[in-house]
Amino acid sequence: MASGRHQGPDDDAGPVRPTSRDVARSAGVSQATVSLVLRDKWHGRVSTGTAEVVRTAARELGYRPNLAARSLRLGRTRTALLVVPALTNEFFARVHTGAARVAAEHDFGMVLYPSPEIAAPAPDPFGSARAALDGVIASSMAVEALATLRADGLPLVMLDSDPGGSEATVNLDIADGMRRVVEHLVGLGHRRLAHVTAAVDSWTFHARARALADALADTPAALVRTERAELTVTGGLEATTRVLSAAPDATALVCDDDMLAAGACKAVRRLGLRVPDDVSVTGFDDLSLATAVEPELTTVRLPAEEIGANGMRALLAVLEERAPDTGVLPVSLVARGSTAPPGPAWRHGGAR
Amino acid sequence: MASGRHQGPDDDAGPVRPTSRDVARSAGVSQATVSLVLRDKWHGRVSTGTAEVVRTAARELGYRPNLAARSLRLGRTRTALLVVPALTNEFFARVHTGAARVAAEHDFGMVLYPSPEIAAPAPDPFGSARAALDGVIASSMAVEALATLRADGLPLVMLDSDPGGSEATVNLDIADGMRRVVEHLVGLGHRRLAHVTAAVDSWTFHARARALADALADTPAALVRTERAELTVTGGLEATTRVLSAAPDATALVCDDDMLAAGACKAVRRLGLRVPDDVSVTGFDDLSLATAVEPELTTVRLPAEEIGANGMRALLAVLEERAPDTGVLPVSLVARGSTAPPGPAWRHGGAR
DNA sequence: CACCGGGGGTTTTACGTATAACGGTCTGTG
DNA sequence: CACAGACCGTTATACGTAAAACCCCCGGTG
Repeated sequence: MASGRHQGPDDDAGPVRPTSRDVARSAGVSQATVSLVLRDKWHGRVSTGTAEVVRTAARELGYRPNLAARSLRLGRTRTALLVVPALTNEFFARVHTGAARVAAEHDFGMVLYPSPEIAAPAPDPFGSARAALDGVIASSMAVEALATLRADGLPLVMLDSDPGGSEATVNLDIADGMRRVVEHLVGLGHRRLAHVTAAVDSWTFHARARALADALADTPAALVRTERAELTVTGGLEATTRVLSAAPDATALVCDDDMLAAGACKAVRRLGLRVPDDVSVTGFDDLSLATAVEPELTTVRLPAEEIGANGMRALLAVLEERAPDTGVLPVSLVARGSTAPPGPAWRHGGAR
Repeated sequence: MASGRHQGPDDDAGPVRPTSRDVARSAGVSQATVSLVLRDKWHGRVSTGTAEVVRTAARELGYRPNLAARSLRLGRTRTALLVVPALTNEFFARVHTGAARVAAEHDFGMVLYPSPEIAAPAPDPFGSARAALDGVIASSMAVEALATLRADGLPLVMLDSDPGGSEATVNLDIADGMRRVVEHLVGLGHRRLAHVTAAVDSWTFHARARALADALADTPAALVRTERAELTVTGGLEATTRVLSAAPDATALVCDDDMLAAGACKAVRRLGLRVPDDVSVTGFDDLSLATAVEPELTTVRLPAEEIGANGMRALLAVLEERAPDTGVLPVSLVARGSTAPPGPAWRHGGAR
């Protein structure tokens, strides 16, 4: 005997969950039959009548399969890990939303690791969760932390970055976005741009810097200054203050992110100048913040939910040994009030 | 014979995970001993030397316990469900951060359900995840969706709301926050306030409305208008436009959320007025948005991470049959540029 | 009439872990 | 010297599911 149950004198009022065996007993069949019927694998092996009896019994008992037992049996957990820097960044919250939606559609679970602790890689950054995963979706981040996951043989899908060795990557057309920003500003007449870049060691920000340089190469405009900023509004404010003191002749500020752009606008005004009349400002990501500030930000809209959704789809494909769809997602420019032609002072070539 | 493995000709290069039995073989002991040693339950039952041998073997093989098997054995999953409206709302992203941190500290997993689908309750809102949970933490939301969880006997901790019947609640001192807002505004000289409330059927917003009314009762000021707004910047803008056309004599707008407040500021300016010179505006939550807009928002700072953390702590307490700590978390007023004494036009009692 | 095939199930086993129950081998003691 | 405990383990079992292997009965066929 010696039941494995740990409870003393029936201390919990909670109703004991029915098992497939309970359903079997109630339906007058064997447990195996219940398993077959409830997973729709019974065609030609169980009569229609019996199947119906089983389904009814399951419904009446409120049966739900025990996922732990199923996972143990199958060796798969139907759970994916999503690794993103921080959900308080709206972009990643939206990535999560997209991934979660697709996961739910496929009856997949999702565990989330916001990664402050990953920046300082612990011996085992992902704790015990590692053992219960089928795959990983990660945005650009500390690669060595991912190595411990890879060592477990977990399939990995990278979002908007490519450290090499991942099963699939889902990318945003960052280069195109930056090109559109440059075209927009140059088209308005700007010739001296400054770049406020995020001081985050992340693939996407490197890509933005490279794309900005590349895009400018074909134009009459030039990059007169670059400053690194902490990825917050305040960081943008401080970096922009440095930019405008080092390069007061810049007429447009290209910011790597909307938060930085919001900070840039504040800095500009603090110096007694106006946006966009004296200095134009562009953002990136099209966060809700972009339309909360005034003037509203000209920015690049990134399909955040879609990259999350596509990442999850790609992971599911890999797990089912299908070819993942690793297309590059298009982005678009959203022109709003923070950009305008350079101010009159500049039209006459004068100094401010 | 007849292995349960589903693989044909060894189709996966993935290294097979070592089990506790592999560790046992390698260490020259039984599987039971491995289990005892690795969970630190061996004192007085296994010699120090053997324990060390086991630990070494486990480390060398890279052993990690199979969580599915453990869950099956124990009947517990060490996984909690967090139900929040949407992570794109920074407040809930922060709640999540706090809860996730505490969960990680206790080797607990966390699954997340952003709940658009909960608003329209599906037959089984939580999908198959239900079966693999030890408990639930939920913010104020559609109560009938939670009922299906409760039917499974899952412990429930409510955040900043109390539908009754939950094992614990962790609350914010909303009333105190609103009282401070009123004191602040009345202290500045405001007498006619308007309320921009969120059109979301949520405990916290009802609480804010009630608290505003209560706080005003003791003062010479009055509520001249209330408008409901969709919980977005645009929603705040529209509602505020309605407020100011219906009650042009309001000198201060109390908004239920920083996003609404940001929209309110835009609406005020669109009417050719200034914040705070002509109209003061207050927010709620102290999102990062509050310092991104200009003027920066006077708002109520809510300890978002802490309520998440305390919620998780309370759930863990309930699961361990300890008494949960269900204190009310204090909030604070952050006075910034969006509030000031009423403009000169009002000081002389004139109409604008 | 012996035999086959197949429809409609059942029996059995394995997944990896935790733990109750059991069992040897010493050492010291009455 | 027999025997009680410590001490240090081992053996056996159960958790709930999936699925391979088996089994029985019945109608048709050579």
